[in-house]
Amino acid sequence: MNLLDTLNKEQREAASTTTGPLLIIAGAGSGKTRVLTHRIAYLIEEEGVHPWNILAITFTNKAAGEMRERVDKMVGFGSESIWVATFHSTCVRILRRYIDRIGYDTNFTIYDTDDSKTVMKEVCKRLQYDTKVIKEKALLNAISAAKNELIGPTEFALNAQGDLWSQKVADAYREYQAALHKSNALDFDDLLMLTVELFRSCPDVLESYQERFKYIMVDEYQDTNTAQFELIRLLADQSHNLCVVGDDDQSIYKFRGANIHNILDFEKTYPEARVIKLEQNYRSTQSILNAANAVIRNNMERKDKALWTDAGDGEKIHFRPFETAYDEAEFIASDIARKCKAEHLSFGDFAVLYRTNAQSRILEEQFVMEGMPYQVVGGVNFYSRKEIKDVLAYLKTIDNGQDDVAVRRILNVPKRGIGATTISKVQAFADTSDISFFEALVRAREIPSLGNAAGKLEGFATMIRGFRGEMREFNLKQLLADVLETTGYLEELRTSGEEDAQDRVENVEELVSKMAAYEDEAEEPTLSGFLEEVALVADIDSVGEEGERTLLMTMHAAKGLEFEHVYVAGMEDGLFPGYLTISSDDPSDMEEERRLAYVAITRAKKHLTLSCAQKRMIRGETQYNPISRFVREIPEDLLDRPLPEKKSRAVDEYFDDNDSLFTGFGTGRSSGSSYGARSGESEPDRAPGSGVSYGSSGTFSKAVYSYNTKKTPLTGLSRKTPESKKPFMTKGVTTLSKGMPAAGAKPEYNVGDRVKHIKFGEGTVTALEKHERDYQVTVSFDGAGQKIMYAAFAKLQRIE
DNA sequence: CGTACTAGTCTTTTT
DNA sequence: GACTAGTACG
Repeated sequence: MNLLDTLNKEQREAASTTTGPLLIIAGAGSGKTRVLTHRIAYLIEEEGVHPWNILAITFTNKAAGEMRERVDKMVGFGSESIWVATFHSTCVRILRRYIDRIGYDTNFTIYDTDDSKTVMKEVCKRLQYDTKVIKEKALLNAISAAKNELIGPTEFALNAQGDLWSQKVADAYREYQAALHKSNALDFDDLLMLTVELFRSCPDVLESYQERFKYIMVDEYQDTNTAQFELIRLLADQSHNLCVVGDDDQSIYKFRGANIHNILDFEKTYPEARVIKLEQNYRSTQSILNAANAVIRNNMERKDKALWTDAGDGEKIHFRPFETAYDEAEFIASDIARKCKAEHLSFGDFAVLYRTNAQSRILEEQFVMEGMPYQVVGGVNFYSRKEIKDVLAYLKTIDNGQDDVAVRRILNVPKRGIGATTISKVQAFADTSDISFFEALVRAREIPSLGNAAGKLEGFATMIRGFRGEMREFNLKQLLADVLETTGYLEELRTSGEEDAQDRVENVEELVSKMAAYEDEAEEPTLSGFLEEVALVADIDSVGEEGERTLLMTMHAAKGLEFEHVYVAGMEDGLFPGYLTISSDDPSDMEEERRLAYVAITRAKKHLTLSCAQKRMIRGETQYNPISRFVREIPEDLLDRPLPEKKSRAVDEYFDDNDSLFTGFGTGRSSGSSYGARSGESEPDRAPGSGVSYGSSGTFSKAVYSYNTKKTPLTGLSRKTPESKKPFMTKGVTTLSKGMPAAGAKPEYNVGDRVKHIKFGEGTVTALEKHERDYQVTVSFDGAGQKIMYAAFAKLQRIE
C-alpha cells in the first residue's frame, strides 16, 4: 500500500512533487493540510530526506500544533526534529540565538500592541507631538506598515523627504525604534524584519539555516506579507525546494500587511515553478459551493477556479431577514437549540459567524437565555486583560530589567504611593545617565529632590531583586505564587471592591495554572520561555478540538475551521461589507471583503443560514441597513426563499464611471415592518439619489443610509444614467454620512465659509443647494479633496 | 497623590 | 454603548 493512495490525482501530484518551487492553489476544503502532511511523510519515507531538513511554517500556533500532531502520527520516529512553527516563533527561535550579531541582547522581550502604544506615547511626548492631531495609533500603523515592507527607520526617513506627515512618522519611527532597542524589546513586526536584517547582514547565519532547511513548506501563503515573503525567499535561495500552499480567494489579512501578490505572482518570482490546483472540495455540499463560487466570481484579482464536489447538492441555503438584531439573535439561538434537540446534534456542530466582535454580545445574551453552551472566540484577548498584563509585567521585570515598559507599569501597582512626579524624575535621571529605568530605581539615592520617595523606589527594586534570587531555588510556579503574595497584588484585587474583582482573581489563577502547565510540558522550562510563549498566542489557539458548545466568532477567526451548521449573522451592507469598505475608493478593499464572505460561506459543511436585520444598533446608533450585496450575489435559486426586492433602482444605475455618494433618509412615518410582510404603504419620498432601503422605516430617532457606488463587476445591471441625476455625480466623492435625519434647517454656514468635518478635516464650502428635504453642501477639503454631502448628515462645523 | 468625572474614540479583522 | 485616557478637584 502506497503512502499516497488515499489522495486524489492532484493531491498526489502535489505531495510527490518535492523538488523545485511548487505552488499549490488549494481551494477551501480541498484537503490542503492532508496534502502537506502527506508530502512531509513522502519526503521522509520515500525520498529519505532527513526530518531535520524540513521546515513547515504556519500562521497560528493552532495550525502548527495540528500539523505537528498529524505529522507525528504519519511519520513516527524522527518527526520531532521537523521544524513546524509559526512565522513569529520561527523568528524568535532564530533571533534568540543570533540577534546579538545585530546589536540586541538575546534575552529580548516581545512587546504587544499595548506596550508599543505606551512606548509611542513617550515618543510623542519627547517629540512634542500634539496627540490630538498626530495619533499614536496612526504612527504605529504607519511604522508597522513600513516594517512589513522591510523599510527601516533610516530608509523611511530618506523616502519621507518632502512629505510633512511622512517626516513626522520618520522622526517617531527613529525614536520609537531607539526606545525599543534601549528596552531590549522587539515588537511583533520587528521579529520578522530583524530576522531578515540578520540574514542579510550575516551571510554565515543565513547559510547555516539554508543548509538545514532543504525543504520548506508554507501554509496560508496568501496571507504572507513582504517581510515574510523575503524571509522565505532567503531561506529557500539555495535549494529552491519551496512549496507554498494557499488560496488567493481566502486572502483576508491585507489590513495587516498581507500581500496577495505574493501568491498571485509566485510564478513570476519562480518562473520554473509548478502550479497545481486543488478544486475538488471534500467539505461542503454543491449548493454551498455554488453560492461561494457565485460570490467570489465578482472579484477581478484572482486566479480562476471553481470548487466542486461529488457529495451532491444538499439543501438550499437558508436566508432569514429580521426586523431587528435582537430578533435575529433570538432566531439563531432558538434555531440551534431546536435542531440540537430534534436531530440529536451536538452544540459543537454549530458555529455563528459575524463581521465584528461587537456583534457577539447580543448573540451571547440569547445563548445565555436559552441556557445553551457556547464559547466566544476572540474579543478581548486573555493576555491583554489588565490583571494579566500586570502580573506578566512583574515577571518581565524579573526576567529582563531593561524592559522599561513593564517596570513602569507595575512600579505603583499595587499602590505604593509613587506618583507621576517621582516617575518623571526617575525617567529624567535614567535618560541623562543613559541607564535603564530599573537601574535608576536601584540608584534612587543619587536622584536629587526625591525626598522619601527614594526609599519607596529602593524598596521596590530590592523586592524585584529578591524575586530574581528566588529563581535559583524556586520553580516557576513557586516564584509566581510568591510574586502574587509578596507584592500584595492578589490581596489588593480581592479587597478592591470592584464589581468584577472575582473574575479578575480567577483570571490570575488561570494564569497560574497556565504557568504550571507550561512548566510540566516544556523540556526546559524558563521564565523567558514562558513569557515568549504567552506573547505569541492568538485567540484561535485556545479553541480545542472537541467540545459540546457552539462557537461564536468573527469570520476572520473562522478561517480554517469547518462546521455542519454555520450561521452568518449581520448580512447587511454597512456592516458586511462594512461601511469603511463601501466608502473606500480602493476597489481591492471590496474584493477583500468579498473574500471574507467566501471564507464564511465555505465554513459550512451541510447547512448554511444567512441572516440580517433591518434595524441594528451600532456604536450606540440605530442604523437601517439594506441586505448585503453578497447575499444578492448568490443566485436566487440557491436560496430557500426569495429575496425582498430592492425598493429602488440599484444605485449603480445612477452612475457609470465615478465613485459617488448618495444619502437619503426615511421619513419615519409608517410603522416598521419586516421584509417578508411589508405594508403596502408607499415608500418614503426620497431625495434624488437616495439610498436603497427595504420596507419603510419605523419611528426612530436616528437613522443612517449611506450609499456609495463604484465600478463594481456586478453583472446584469443596466447603467442608465438619467440626466436629472447628473448633478450629483462628482469625481472622487467617497464618504459615509450619518447623523440625525433632522433635515431641512438651513445650515449655519454659507458658501465661502471654512468648515470642519469629523473625518475629512477642514475645508471650504464651495456650494450650498436647497433640496427637497435637506441642503446639499459641497466642500473642498484641504486634505481630502471635494466632497458632496447632505447637510443634516455631514455634521459640518463652521470654523473661523 | 489619588479619585471622580468627562470627552473622545471605537468597531473590521491579529501574530 | 462601552471603554479608555485625560483632567479637575479633593
